[in-house]
Amino acid sequence: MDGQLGWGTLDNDEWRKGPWTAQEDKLLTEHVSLHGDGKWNSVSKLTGLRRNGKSCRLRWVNYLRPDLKRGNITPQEEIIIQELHALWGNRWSNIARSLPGRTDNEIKNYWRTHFKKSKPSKKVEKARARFLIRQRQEKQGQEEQQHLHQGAQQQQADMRAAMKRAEEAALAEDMEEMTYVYSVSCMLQGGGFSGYSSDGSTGDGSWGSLWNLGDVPDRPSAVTALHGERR
DNA sequence: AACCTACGCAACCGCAATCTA
DNA sequence: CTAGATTGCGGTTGCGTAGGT
Repeated sequence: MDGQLGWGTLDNDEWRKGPWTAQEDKLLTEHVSLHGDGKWNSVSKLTGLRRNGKSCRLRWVNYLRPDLKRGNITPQEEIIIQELHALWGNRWSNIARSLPGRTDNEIKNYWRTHFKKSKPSKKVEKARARFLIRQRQEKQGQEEQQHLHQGAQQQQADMRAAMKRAEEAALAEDMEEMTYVYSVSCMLQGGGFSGYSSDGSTGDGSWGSLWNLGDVPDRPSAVTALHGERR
């Protein structure tokens, strides 16, 4: 990777490379708290940190950011990763935007270690199967707890309303993108997810249920996730 | 106990997109 | 408008470590 440079050394431009020290982390964190993120190339000038802008940005985004979620990828997050990867392919930054607290690097690494070996068709089928199993389990749980069921219905209604608002905003913003989103939505409602709404749990077959899986944090809407900027 | 292998993670690189003078 | 600088993204690599033999 670094050729003969190895880790923790200086390259020809006198930039430090390799693992970050606690001291460097502290300098970068202080810099960002004072000046905000961005302007990464000015970090070395202002802090004396011998790291180039790219290295600083990467360290902040992937490790130092305060809103990062530590710990293992949850089964819910795993499902979302699989579904979104089936839709978008290796658009890691897009997928990461749909998983608050997770970085594109983290998701990329997770994908490589967990799913890379399986064939695409199999992995999508697997994701669907798990999703449907979970749907069924959730429905059973809801039948046992009627009051919770009502709450979930309300939540889904809220989600649909939020999605509608987001759709309208997105439409005004970017018609082309919305066409794409709509086609994806149709795909999922139709052949793509044959059992998606078969039990009536999501009457409109929307993305709402996907974001309703337990501890998945609130999202503005699934459309927001789908509407992530494309390069 | 020593060695091997696979996995998880952090960090680098090259390239493309975007910004700015 | 354009060229150079900066930022962001995806692919890849290397290290540390846990688990198996």
